This record gives sequence, C-alpha cells and structure tokens, in this order.
Amino acid sequence: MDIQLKRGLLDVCVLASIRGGDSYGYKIIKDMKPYMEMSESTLYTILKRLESSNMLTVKTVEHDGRLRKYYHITGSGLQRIEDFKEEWKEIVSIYRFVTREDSGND
Amino acid sequence: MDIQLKRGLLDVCVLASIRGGDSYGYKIIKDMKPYMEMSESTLYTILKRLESSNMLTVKTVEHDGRLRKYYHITGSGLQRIEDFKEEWKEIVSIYRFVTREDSGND
DNA sequence: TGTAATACATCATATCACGAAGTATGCCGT
DNA sequence: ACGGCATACTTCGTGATATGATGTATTACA
Repeated sequence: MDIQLKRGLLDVCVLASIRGGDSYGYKIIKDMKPYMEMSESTLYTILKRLESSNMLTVKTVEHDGRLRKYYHITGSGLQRIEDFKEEWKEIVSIYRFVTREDSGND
Repeated sequence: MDIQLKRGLLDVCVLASIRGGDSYGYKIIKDMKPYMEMSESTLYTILKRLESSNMLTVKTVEHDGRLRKYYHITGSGLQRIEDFKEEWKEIVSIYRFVTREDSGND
C-alpha cells in the first residue's frame, strides 16, 4: 500500500487492534499483518505518540523474565476511532470523485 | 480532514480533477474545494511532483495577459488512478477492521 | 486610488514512516 | 554447551511532504 495512504490509517489501526483487549507491541504487529504491514520502529514510534497524546496508557508487566509493555486504550483513543468513522464519509466522497469518469465537468 | 489521511488522497485527487480536461492551479483548487481543501503552496508542490514523475505534462498559455500553466494527464497519471482503485480494496478492508466492535479476537 | 481576485513561486518548518543497528532474554535442535 | 531464531523494546538518521508566510505580477471593480 502507498506509504502516504498508510499514514492516515496507521494510528487508527493500532488503536483498533488494542480496543478488543490490552496488547503489546510485538503482538500488535502480528495482529495487524493481514491488514497492514508495519516495521517495529514504526509501531513503537506510533505507540509513543499515541501515549503522549493520551489515547493509550501503558503498563509494564514481566512475562517469562522479559518485560512487556501492555497498552490500554483510553476514552480519547476510542473517540479517535469514532472521529475516523466520521472522516470515512469524506473519504468515500473523495473516492467517488476520483472514480467518476466524467469528473471535472460537474 | 486529518492531515495524515489527506496525504494519501491529495495526489489522486489532483489527477482526478484534471482527467476530465486540462486545468490549471487556481482552478484545480476551486474544483476540489467541495471534496478537499488545500493551500496554494501545497497544490503547486504537488503539481511539480506529479510533473517530474511524468503523471502530468504542462503547457504555458497566455490568458488575458497573464500566464496560465495548463496541466494534462498522461498514461502514467491515469494508471495512478487505476492503482488507487486497487488500493481502495485494502482501505475498505482496513475500515472494516477498524469499525468491527470485537476486533482483536478474530 | 485602493482592494480584492487571479495566478504562480519559493523557503523554512514540523510531522512522520522506515531501515539500520543495538540490547536482552528464552527456546530448540544438535 | 553452542548457535540460531523468535521475542521484545529502543534509538538514530533520513527522506518525503503539507503548509504558512512571503513575494511577484496582472486584471477587475468600486
């Protein structure tokens, strides 16, 4: 998928993959793989961003002697998903504009 | 609309607004306004980018003593629109993932 | 005369996805 | 025991790019 297009979808995708239950970086990447591939550096950057904008909270848990950072979605995070649903209407209208064969003459 | 989301749609939108007939910067902005707003500096940057990647060709025409740069879409430009239609399927699948209430458990 | 619209250009800035590289631990086969 | 792979997270540099600010120049109109 086009990298520019990804940019607008990545944040919401990450939020969506956490909404069903707390999750951690490595797992998020695997869960999202069927829908969108992303590198680790990208994901951890996004998680940090979402955390500092209060869409996620984080809790470090020890698991098999290793540390895992579990992320939990907040009200703002859920709201971000709702906002995306609203934006979706605009996206669809743009899609229609782009796919209309006679555009430019209306 | 979220700026990150715009990034992936701007190029195709500009191409789409030209596909129906050659157009120029100032007019493109007005044509696109109902679907997406963009500043002049953004548009001219995009036009230059699309031109240097051979998706558009440009022809300078004098109009009322002023110069206008008319842009014409090329085969690559049309192909870019077709590619977007393919990408649309992925976008819809992501949309479904994001809006599915029980995501994370499937 | 002045102000808005038309039309295009350039520059600096901020955001951001990503590859590369690093740090650590656990697991498994030989 | 050792090597290699998976797990798990971090940091850094780079390139792409949308945008505001600013500039240039002409036409239209009050």
